[in-house]
Amino acid sequence: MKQISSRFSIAVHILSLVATVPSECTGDFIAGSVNTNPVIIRKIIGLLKKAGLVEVRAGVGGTRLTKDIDQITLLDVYRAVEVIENGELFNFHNHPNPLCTVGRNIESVLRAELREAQTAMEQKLSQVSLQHLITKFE
Amino acid sequence: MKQISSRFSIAVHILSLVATVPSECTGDFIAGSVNTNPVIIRKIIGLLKKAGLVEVRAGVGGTRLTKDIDQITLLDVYRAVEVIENGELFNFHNHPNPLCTVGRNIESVLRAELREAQTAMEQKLSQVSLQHLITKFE
DNA sequence: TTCGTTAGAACTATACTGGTTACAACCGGT
DNA sequence: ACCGGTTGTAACCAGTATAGTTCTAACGAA
Repeated sequence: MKQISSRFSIAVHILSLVATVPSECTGDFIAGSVNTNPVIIRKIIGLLKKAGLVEVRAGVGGTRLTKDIDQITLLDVYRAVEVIENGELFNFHNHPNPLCTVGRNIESVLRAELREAQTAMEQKLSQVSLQHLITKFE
Repeated sequence: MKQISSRFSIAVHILSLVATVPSECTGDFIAGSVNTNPVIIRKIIGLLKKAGLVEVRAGVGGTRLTKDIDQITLLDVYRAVEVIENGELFNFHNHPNPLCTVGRNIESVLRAELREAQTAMEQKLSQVSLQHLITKFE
């Protein structure tokens, strides 16, 4: 199966850098720490900007957080970067046969359970702030 | 982002059918209820068989559960069908720069948190048995 | 104005998904 | 022993997401 894109871990990396090294935080510098192409970084910063997590000064360079580091959670980052259709982690097969008891019921019954599982995961993410992460660095 | 494959929901559908309509449960019949191609069904049944959840009688047709329906959970099905490399839901960017504090620490710190989030989700899945699902059908 | 930077379009290679066709192997019933 | 329905796979396809590259335009401070 496809894992959740590394965009997420890169985004967290970017925000951690911006939080701990606010000066010198150009796309190229970040790309050097993440060890990837600057364009990848710019794309992800674009998503973070769209989500209102960072401000970017075009031209002169530099990215700033728009919130305190204890106000940004992993869930914020996840939502900013993992743009899933209507936010559903689990996919469903389409149009099961309505003439069959299982086909008629499976979607609504299963979807409710999977929604709970997804929510459990997201709640865990919402409990971890950027601050929490950064203080664990050595 | 890529959602978790509909293989999962199809697998649950298959098992629900096998549990509720044990006779007549050929690949073609199941495909008719799921509304897809029989080969898709056979492939997924192959995964379920590999995981020890079902027995299949080749040639004459028919699939049987190997456990009671209250002994099969959504997590069992998920694990059987969503074959992720070493079971990690979240992907990581490779080789962050070890010369940078963030690059050096991000992976281990973040991975621990994401592992917890994943575990929270899987635990929810493990609390839902096939029996639980089936009794909700109308 | 110039230079480093951000913004983003366009393109590539790779891989997964869901699906199809085709064919071999299986096995109970006649 | 054959037949017919079934399972088990291989091979292939179109569509799409990922991660990455190259290139160009626009921005803005010195």
